[in-house]
Parts: sequence; C-alpha cells; structure tokens
Amino acid sequence: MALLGLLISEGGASGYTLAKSFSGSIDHVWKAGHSQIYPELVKMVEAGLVDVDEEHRPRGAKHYTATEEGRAALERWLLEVEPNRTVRNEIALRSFLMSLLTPEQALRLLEREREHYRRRAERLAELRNALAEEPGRGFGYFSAELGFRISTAIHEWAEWAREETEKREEENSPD
Amino acid sequence: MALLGLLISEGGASGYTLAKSFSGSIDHVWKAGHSQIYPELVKMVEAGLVDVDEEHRPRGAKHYTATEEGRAALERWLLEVEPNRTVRNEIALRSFLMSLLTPEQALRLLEREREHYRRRAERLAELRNALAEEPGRGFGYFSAELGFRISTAIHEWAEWAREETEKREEENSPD
DNA sequence: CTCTGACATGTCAGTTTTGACATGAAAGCT
DNA sequence: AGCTTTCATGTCAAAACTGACATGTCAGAG
Repeated sequence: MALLGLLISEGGASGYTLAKSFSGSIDHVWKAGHSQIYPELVKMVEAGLVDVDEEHRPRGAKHYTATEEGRAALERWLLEVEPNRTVRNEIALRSFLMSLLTPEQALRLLEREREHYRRRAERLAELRNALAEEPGRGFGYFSAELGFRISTAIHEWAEWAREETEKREEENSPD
Repeated sequence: MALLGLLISEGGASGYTLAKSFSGSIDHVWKAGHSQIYPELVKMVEAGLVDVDEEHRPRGAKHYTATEEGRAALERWLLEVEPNRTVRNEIALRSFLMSLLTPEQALRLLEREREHYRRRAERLAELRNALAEEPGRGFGYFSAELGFRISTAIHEWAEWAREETEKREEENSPD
C-alpha cells in the first residue's frame, strides 16, 4: 500500500524512481528496497491495480501508473481496513531493555539516541517547512509534521531520561 | 533480543508467560506472537543463551532462564551493535497517504486516530505512574514514559491536523 | 575511446513474521 | 459429571523482508 500510494502521488513512475522516492519520503515510516519493489510491482500489475508501459523507453525502463481499481483499493484500505497499530522501533525497544544496564552504560546509549533524534527532528522540520510553502500541493506535509513531532518527543524523552538517570546515580553514590 | 531481554527482566518464565508479558509491555515497540516465541526459545537454548527446566511442572510448562552467556549477548547487542533505525509505523504511513484523500475522508481518519492515541496515552500514563511508585525496581518505567510521550505526540498531531484540515476546507468553500 | 557513475531491472537464498490449525491439562462453575 | 475458560505448547504454509549477487544501458569526463 505504501508503494501503491507513492505511485499514485507521483502520478506514474518507474520502479527505479519509486525506489529513490521511497527513501527520502516514506522511508521514515516504512522501508522497502528495490528487491522488494520490483516483484511487488509485477504482482500489482497481475492484480490489475497498476498498468505498465514497457515501450520505447531508454535503458529498458518501465513506466507504471495506477489504475482506477488501484486507486479504489488504496482508498478502501485507508478508510475501511482497521489499521495495524503495531509499531516496530528498535530504538524504543532498546529503551525498554536499557533498564538491564548499569546507569553508566545506559547514559552512553541515551546520549547517542538523543543526538540522533535531535538531528532527525531538525531535518524533518526543514522538510515540513519546505512542503508547507508549496501552495496548491495538498496536505502532504502532515506526514513530515508527524515525523517531526515523534522525533522531538523521543529527543525530549532521551534528555529527560538522562537527567533522571544522573539524579539517581548521585543519590546512590553520595561521595 | 526483545524476548531475551524480557526473559532477563522477568528473571525466568515460561513461554506462555513471556507471550502474555510481551503484549502489555514491549508490545508497543515490537510484537511477537506465541508462534514466534516458542521456536525462538528453542533456538536460544540451542545457542546456549537460555536454560530450560522441563521437570515437574503443572500442565507440561517449561521454565526458561537466561544464562550468563545470554546476559552477555544482550549487553553486547545493546552497547556494541549499531541500532537499526528503520521504523515501521502504519499510522504514520497512513498519514502520508492521507494526502490522497478528500478533506472529509481525511477528517474521519484523523478523528479515529486522535481518539485511539488519547486512550493509549492515558493508559500509558497510568502504567508509568504505577511503575514509578515501586522504589527499588530499576528504571523500567522509562519505557512507559517513552510510550506515553510518543502517544501524546501522535494525539496532538491528529488534533492539529484536524484543525488544519478544517481551516482549509472553510477557505476553499466559503458559502 | 575508455572509464566511471548514475540509471535501470531483476533473482535468489535465507530469515522473519503472520494467522490458522492442532492438542491437551488443570481450574472453576453449575 | 459436564462445560467453559485459562493455561500451556506446539506446527505449518504463506507472506514479507533482507542482503547479496547479477546484468545491462547511457551520459559525461578525461
């Protein structure tokens, strides 16, 4: 569905273009490499969700476009299929397991993540601002805003967790 | 690693208990059903990360405990292995694809998510508060706090997005 | 004219994940 | 004694995903 949606929002593209576009837009929420994208496009053509044009294109490129059926399928999925709210986030997982480390070790981890999410939030803020500028262009920047807010939340959490850990350490070892 | 960490933090458990425990604690960041947990425990026993005691237990239950090697492996993973920062988040994905819907359709989706994450944030706040009470018990509540912060961020985003969408709709159809 | 890099498409083996199917033991209720 | 629920463990086929391998085109630089 990520791929189909991307194809629709691009208004037609090649697998290669889609792969490029995947990293850089929805990459932050769902990843797919070209080895997943190419077979998936074939399947979608077979399912009638997507049309392909293989003719007269440089370097044997194929041009894909969504069919009406494909658009309808995506719409149905968005509106009628109950979302799977399971999230897979290794950083958050590590934050859970962090409680098994010593405070010193935990602080190292926290520092690394804090920095990472600070940068990520920064980048997403820029992206959101750029997208918000485009006047006619729908509300695609909602996605960037969400990414920004989640990254900021994680960054602030890491900061809070660091302070909390330092506080505890002082309490436990009052030299 | 999620499973191993959970086992360590429980200080030994059965596959069944681990499955229960999985949903309700790390569930929010990484999911695994029993059909994944049972084979994985067998593999970890083979790898020497975990010990099993099958004797004299009611209903044929098996009791698993982490070995020193298992603890060391988890610690190494946390401290030395570069985290995979790929995130899979269907809600965020849908927020990206939302831009392909009409404002009315988008509003329906947003309302649903807003409500869902409001509830989730509430539940996690309670969990965090409960965990924070336990005095000796490490800093396992860090995880609940992170979940709470992320859920809150999504909830607030949904609220913001709804307002933003309504604003636009009014601009475009000034009856 | 060669070489490098971006364009472009695939395959494949191995791992992970999902959802359905399957089985049985113990506890509690009526 | 029969019934239901919770405890408890598994298997299996199908789908999704990853990383490595493999191939070829075209444009621009030197």
